[in-house]
Amino acid sequence: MKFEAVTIKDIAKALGLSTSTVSRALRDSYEISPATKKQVLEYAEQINYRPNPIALSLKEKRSRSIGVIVCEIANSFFSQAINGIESIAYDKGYNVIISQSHESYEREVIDLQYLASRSIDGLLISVSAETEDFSHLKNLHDRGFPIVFFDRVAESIHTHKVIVDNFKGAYDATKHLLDNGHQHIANLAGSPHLSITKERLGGYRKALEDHGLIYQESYTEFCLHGGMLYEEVEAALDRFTSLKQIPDAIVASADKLTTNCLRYFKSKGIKVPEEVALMGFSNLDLTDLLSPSLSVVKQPAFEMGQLATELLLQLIESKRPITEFEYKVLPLELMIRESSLKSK
Amino acid sequence: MKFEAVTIKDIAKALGLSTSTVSRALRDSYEISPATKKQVLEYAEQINYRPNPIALSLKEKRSRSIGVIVCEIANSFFSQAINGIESIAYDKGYNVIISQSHESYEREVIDLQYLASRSIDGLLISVSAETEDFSHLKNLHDRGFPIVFFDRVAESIHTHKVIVDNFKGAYDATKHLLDNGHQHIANLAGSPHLSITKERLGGYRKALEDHGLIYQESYTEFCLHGGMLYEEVEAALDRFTSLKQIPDAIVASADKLTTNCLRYFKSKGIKVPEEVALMGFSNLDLTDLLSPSLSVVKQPAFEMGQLATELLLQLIESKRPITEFEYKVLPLELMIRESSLKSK
DNA sequence: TTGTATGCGTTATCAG
DNA sequence: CTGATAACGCATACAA
Repeated sequence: MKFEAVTIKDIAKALGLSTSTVSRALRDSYEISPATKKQVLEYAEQINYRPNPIALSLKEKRSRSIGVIVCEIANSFFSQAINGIESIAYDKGYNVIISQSHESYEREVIDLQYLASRSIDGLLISVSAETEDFSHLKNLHDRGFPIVFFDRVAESIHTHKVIVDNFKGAYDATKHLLDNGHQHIANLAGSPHLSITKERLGGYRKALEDHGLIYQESYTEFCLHGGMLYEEVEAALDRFTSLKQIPDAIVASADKLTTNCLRYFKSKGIKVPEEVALMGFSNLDLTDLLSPSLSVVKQPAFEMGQLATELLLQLIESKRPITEFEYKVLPLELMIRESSLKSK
Repeated sequence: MKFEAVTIKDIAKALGLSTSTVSRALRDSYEISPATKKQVLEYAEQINYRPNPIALSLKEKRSRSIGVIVCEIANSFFSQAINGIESIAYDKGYNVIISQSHESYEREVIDLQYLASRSIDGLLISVSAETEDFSHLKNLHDRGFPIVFFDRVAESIHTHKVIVDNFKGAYDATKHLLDNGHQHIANLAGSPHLSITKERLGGYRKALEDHGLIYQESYTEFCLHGGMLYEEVEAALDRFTSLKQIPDAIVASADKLTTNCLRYFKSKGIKVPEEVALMGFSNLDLTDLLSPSLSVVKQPAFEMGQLATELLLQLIESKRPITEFEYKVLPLELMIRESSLKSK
């Protein structure tokens, strides 16, 4: 037995009507007699008729679904963002199709092709850590395809963007460490290609300079995979600990960097925050369990997802071309926990 | 400027050919002259032609996409499972559409309707904690719609199912605690409606009985939301600690139950494992950080996702009806860490 | 108030 | 080798 769906034709045949009459009755058109309407509606209900969304898509040249490309869904920040995306999309009757780039440029391009060949009406994307060349997105955008960036953006593409105030987040985190007397603060950074990495690096650097310290390159280590691989974090921290002046504090500027940093210190028997202070970006709701005294910078992931989706749907459904693109910068939350710093 | 895609018609017009010729040339049909073929292919490449998957879907009566319904994607087990699902789907050229039930029966029914109205070719589902009535799934299945259950299954529906050996997992976890001298082992259980809860409860009970202990109802507490709400875990543990004989060990039978259990003990200042031993089901790759001495039961989430997807695609693509349904039971891994138990 | 014809993009079936 | 036509399910302009 094969799954066969009921169509308007089936209803028309059964009731001795034309398909157009049935179609109109189902859409509650004013030009159909109440009697016919009732008859059609009841029969449709009875045989559990559902309109075929694919046929509708073909006709209306829209699929009522949006694509999402993120690096990983098994990442608390992105899964929270996706929750936000879904909440809005669901309300407005849109489907969400999620693709993962796994931080690979090549995979991102493939995902994009896959999605963009007209089965989606618009795209939400947070680019992969590897992506330096944005022409795949630029092409699409130039042809009028609605794209909204969130979190990791392509500066060169002129469209809606939603980010958090990465500069301020890193600035505040660094300042917090400085205010507590740390003088040798290292920056464990993500992929150097990413907008967020540059912004966070900027905030870190500015905080140092505002405090009268000079920025040293050897105190910043980049992780090309954003900390996804423990090995890259390990290598970076090994380099920090081999410096003449070992850092007494670290700013870890991404979720995985923070947790892998903790893992490193645990494996080396280095106590946080007694021996080294740590402030990390993290959206895990477990940070208090991980290390009760760990302070973190928390991103409004859910809200970012919601906002980005609202902007995208606006783009999709707007009749007139949009001339002004939003560049929303959301504030992020510094969650300071007591005793997160070694006592001086 | 509105996004307008190129179609076969555009190619045909530009080249002075018929659409059928173009279509055949693109599909590399043997009945097209090499010259025409070359011309079409080159032009298609040049204007970046992509076939419209929606038109194909309408024609072929299949969307090449599968639906997935899980409670939450912001849950390590499910996000790992989805990774497994995607890896297979991607290989076979299928799209994955994910919906979340948020553990709500009502939402599950809505999601299902939304997905099933012929925009997906098959469904992978892990039912919500609230779901007791499976008629929404049964109806669909009876009409020949391909469904595969994973993790949380509906026993009453005869189709492929992929689960882990929950009975053995709970048995082994309980036995481990017993072998280490614990006599008063409580069971922090998930929703009583779920298959996994019943299976795990069975394993827990059997281990006690094999060890000559009797199962006591007061030592098992159910959490209707599977531990998603801290309050329910708190209430359950409050009840345990108010018993005459306070448990000296706990088996937590789900991810969120385990972490919320740890959170409870931390807030109460109760030391794990010194004051109370804990063994939990958990797929977090951070459990070693959460509590270095915490032993956990780890589920092969990725593999479950893969296997379930393979079975589903087989179901979708099989020409003949399948008479024998697989009921795969995967082994799970007990990750014992030293000093995870209080010394006797 | 209802029916007929057309088109959305594609492929399969028939003709030439 | 290539072209015209029908069909997938639906909505709608046009007829009646």
